[in-house]
Amino acid sequence: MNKITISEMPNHIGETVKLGVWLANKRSSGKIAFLQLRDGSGFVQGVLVKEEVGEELFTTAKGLTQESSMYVTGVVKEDTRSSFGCELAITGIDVIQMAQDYPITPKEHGVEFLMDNRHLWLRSRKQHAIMKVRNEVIRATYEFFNNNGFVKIDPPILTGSSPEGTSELFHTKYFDEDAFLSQSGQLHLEAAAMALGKVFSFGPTFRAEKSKTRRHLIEFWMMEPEMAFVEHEESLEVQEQYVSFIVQSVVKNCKIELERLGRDVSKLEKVQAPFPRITYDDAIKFLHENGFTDIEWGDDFGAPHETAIAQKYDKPVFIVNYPVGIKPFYMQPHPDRDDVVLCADLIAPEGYGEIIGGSERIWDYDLLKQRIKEHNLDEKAYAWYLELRKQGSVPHSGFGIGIERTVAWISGAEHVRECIPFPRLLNRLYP
RNA sequence: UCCGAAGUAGCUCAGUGGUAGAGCAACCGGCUGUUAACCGGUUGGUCGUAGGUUCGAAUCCUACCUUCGGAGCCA
Repeated sequence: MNKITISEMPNHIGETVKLGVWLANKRSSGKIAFLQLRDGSGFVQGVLVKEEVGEELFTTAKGLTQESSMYVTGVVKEDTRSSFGCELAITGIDVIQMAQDYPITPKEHGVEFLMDNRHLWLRSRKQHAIMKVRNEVIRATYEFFNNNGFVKIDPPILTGSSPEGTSELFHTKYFDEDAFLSQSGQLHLEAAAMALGKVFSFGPTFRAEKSKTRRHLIEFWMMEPEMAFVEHEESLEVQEQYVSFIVQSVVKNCKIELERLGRDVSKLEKVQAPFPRITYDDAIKFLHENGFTDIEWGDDFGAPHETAIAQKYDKPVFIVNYPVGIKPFYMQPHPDRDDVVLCADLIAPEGYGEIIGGSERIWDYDLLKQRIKEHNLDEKAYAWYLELRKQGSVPHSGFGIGIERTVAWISGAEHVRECIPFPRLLNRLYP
């Protein structure tokens, strides 16, 4: 007998098969029982009619508790009454373990309770779908960069200095030295780009900020490309092509998941390069024309400002050339004016906020040295970074994309905490 | 850190000074190609913690704890 997964069932119509499953839910009566089964690859309904399967098996089925594990055997039947297209006419059940008092019932629950039970919550249909979307974003990311001549580089997670001095870092000991958990691999990636041309990283990032919003995690995953001989505008083109690629990959490969999430796919289908660009100057002008009096040239945008700008478009929008004063030390000044830098934030539609931050990097030794001084950074810690500008320095650009924010946008999730398997939040390190 | 909201059964909530409630879950029974199934019954409580007011407090007051939403900061 074939041991298969639920996702393989449509290819085995009419066959007798064996599946390892959990019981997601059940409905039963004196005559017929419906078992909602899941195995990780999908969800399917198993059916037992008492007259056909006999008293003993029927009683076993009725006695199963939510999330009990078992091997089931049965005949795969095409059935249009099931949204999956087929069902399993069960002929045998071999219980592995009976679950007891599974806490997450089919009714509604609060966030705190669900987060305390995150290790079980992941089994639910919605969470399962979001994790599949996340996986597709990651898979498509590797495909895109591998197809475009990038080399995957893993920057260190334990570091001795910070790329952006302002943000708070997680502190730890490194034997007798101080060390910090990485909040960006960018500086090391710049070194790698000088060795390998085009590189990208994909890994965890840590921010000890006391942020408490639906867009923030303490530990999150970031993907950071860094490209030698690539100038700002060229970097924007890579960004829009990459984002279009991952969104269309999800649309193509996660149809069942997007439907289960109730996502409006037509909005995702519109996400095709090129994306609109608006300068910081024009964005400020636009905000002033639309009644925002709480922001002036030189201020950074708040969440309401970003949302207002994003609402003008049905695609993600680049806001380019921010004032030098609100951006990190390493960004290349605009060639025609010294008050703005060659950078861009990519704002996702539908109020999901900033998903990418990127820039062209300063490649001139003297200017970078001056900026390090201006920002009161420890010149010793940045000596190796500065030396890159002495040993065959070239124009180069890069960006960073927050995976959970991207997944939240694509899947339509309310909160980034549902877009990572085990979120680390303010006051949450369990489970 | 600041602003706002909330803590009552395993879960989701109602109860604004006078005997602690409902739905779901669990358990028992009934019934149906069911699909957050439905119907009847049973079990289930230190009302976040500490103190105060009162004949009497889940309810009013004070402090603290925890959580949620938002702001700032960022991806």
